[in-house]
Amino acid sequence: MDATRSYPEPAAIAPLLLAWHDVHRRALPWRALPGETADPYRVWLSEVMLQQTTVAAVRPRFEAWVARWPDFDALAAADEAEVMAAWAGLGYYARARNLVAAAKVVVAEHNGAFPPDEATLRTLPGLGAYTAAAVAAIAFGQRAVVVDANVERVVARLFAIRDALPGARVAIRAAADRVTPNARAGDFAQAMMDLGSGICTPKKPSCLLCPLQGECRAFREGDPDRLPVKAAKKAKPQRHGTIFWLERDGAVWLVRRPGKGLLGGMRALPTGPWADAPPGLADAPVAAAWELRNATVAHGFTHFDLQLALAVAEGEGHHPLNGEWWPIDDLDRAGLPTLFAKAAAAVLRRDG
DNA sequence: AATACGTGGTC
DNA sequence: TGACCAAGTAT
Repeated sequence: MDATRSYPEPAAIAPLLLAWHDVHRRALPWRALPGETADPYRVWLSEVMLQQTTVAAVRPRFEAWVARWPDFDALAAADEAEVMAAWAGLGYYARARNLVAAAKVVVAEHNGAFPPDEATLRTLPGLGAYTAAAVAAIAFGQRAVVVDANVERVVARLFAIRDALPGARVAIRAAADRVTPNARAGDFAQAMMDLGSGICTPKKPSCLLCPLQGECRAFREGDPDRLPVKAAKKAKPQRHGTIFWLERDGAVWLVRRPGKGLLGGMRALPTGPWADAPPGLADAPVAAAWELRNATVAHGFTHFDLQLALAVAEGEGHHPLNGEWWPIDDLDRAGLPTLFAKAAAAVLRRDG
């Protein structure tokens, strides 16, 4: 250790990281080859898909999506119900709604191409601080301070920022700004994220393989795995509901959820509002000879856990006001969110 | 600022 | 095996 200088030395970070990136960069479907220009549409789509979602989950969905809607024009003209069905299982469904909305703005107001500056990108629906910066850097080579959870972790360790998140975000962002280079902005952003996901991991970071080890203050202080400090989590409440499975001639009645809120805009099985206690057959969508199954389905959301009862009835003579009869053999194509797919699978297994 | 918003992978 | 966590955004 050299006591005559500060750790880390901000100007030293980018050269070390970019040299590492040139050797260890991951090949991913949305990334340009070295020296080639990334397609802004693909960069944007991948960034949105990757919000709070793992690379492993995104990879096959990304390929299918670009095969179906390869550019802004195609997505702006897409059938919204098909788009929502294509997103089923990825979660945070506002992302899919905002993708279409943003594509329409791009076509209508930006001549069918992304504006190349961070500030204008930030005005598009679904592009927040992170995504606008990431697209500006990766697709357009603009210097932008790209801060996601990986960068937060890397920077918190590099500078030994010990304040807890989310309060530490101001200091982390300022530190990230100080290490961000003017050149190769996109490579730098992706290198930080690759480092965070592969080396500077939340648990058991591989400091011996890290190109920034010699600059890392938390490594010097011996506890990189303790950073960043996070606020304690709140307990999740337990809620209850009933799924209503109305069947007729090999088809099941599906509805579409309201455009906003939980699972907004998605096809679904009918259900009443979630309650603090099992609601039983209250809130049934139609009067029918409902039978409550013994089995229940458990599903965890980000902010509450849900326990679902299953009610089944024959749909002869019933014509619910909204929705559609969907062939049970073809249920995989309905684009049901995971919660409803689990419930459907339980009903079809004849659990209980 | 705090909360709503999903899901699947990992250990 | 139940936490923990992930390339966040909107309000």
